[in-house]
Amino acid sequence: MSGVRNPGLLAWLYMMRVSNKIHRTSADHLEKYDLTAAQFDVLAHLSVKEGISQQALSERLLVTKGNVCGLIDRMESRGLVSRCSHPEDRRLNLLYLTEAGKALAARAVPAHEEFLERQMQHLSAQEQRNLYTLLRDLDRSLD
Amino acid sequence: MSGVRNPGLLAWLYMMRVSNKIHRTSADHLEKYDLTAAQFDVLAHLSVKEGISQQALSERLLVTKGNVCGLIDRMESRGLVSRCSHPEDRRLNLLYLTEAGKALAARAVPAHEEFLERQMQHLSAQEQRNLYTLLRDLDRSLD
DNA sequence: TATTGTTATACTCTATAACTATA
DNA sequence: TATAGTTATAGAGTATAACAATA
Repeated sequence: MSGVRNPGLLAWLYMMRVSNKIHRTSADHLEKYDLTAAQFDVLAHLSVKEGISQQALSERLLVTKGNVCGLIDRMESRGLVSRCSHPEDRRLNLLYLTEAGKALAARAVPAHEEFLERQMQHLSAQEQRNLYTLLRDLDRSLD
Repeated sequence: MSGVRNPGLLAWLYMMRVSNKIHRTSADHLEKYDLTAAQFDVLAHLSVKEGISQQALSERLLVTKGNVCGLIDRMESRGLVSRCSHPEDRRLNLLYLTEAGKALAARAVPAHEEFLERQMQHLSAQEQRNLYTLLRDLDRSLD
């Protein structure tokens, strides 16, 4: 009576299905702002905390510094992000949003966060909290 | 006292973190079998149900038929999968595992499923069941 | 006409590894 | 020596759209 035998595997399979589905609809939604999911993540991170290094950003985004370099290249060439040498350690590039980047973030970040919350609102508020708690605990244990 | 205000958004962010982390370790694990995650999914699907069309597989994997075509090209050239024309509707390619494909599936699928279950076993059995139920319900509501 | 699969194109993301500049 | 960033390379996945064969 305790349910299925391999709930972990099933949880993983459904996690893949849900994240794939939301990824696709997210990509459609972000097209309005001419952003990819990875670029949105950069914008969302920098709008919370500017002035971090590329290395620090790569650790937050869980990708390599080489990828961040290319990502920032594309966003810098579009005038959304700027690199500034750290005054005391010139190996570091500190990342800032330009005015255009801030303006885009002000439009795109709240709108896309609302979009994401709408996807999750098929679950009740209590279910969303339970899901959040389970995934947060799982995330912490995966380090 | 009901907890955070935007549990849906937080649940989504942690779902991304967890699935990214497990994806990366999965990719490492699948290297033993010289498989990518997408190729593993094909193998796992066909080892449960052979003889489906490329179109049907693309719907199960949630990708376009063009992608399935390239994916099957690579797996066919490695001798893992074969295409057979449907006898009554020659537009359809029915997909089958070759003997080599079956042998690889017999090794890789159980091993990788165990690997995935180990990742989830940081949660208790009851938590895994809760997580599975929440994600299954969310998946169904996203159609 | 509609459907299945193929092909061509293009872009993003990803990893790896060698390289430069700086500390 | 060690660290941050850059560059080059390679590969996978994705989408789109035009095309051929078949129904």
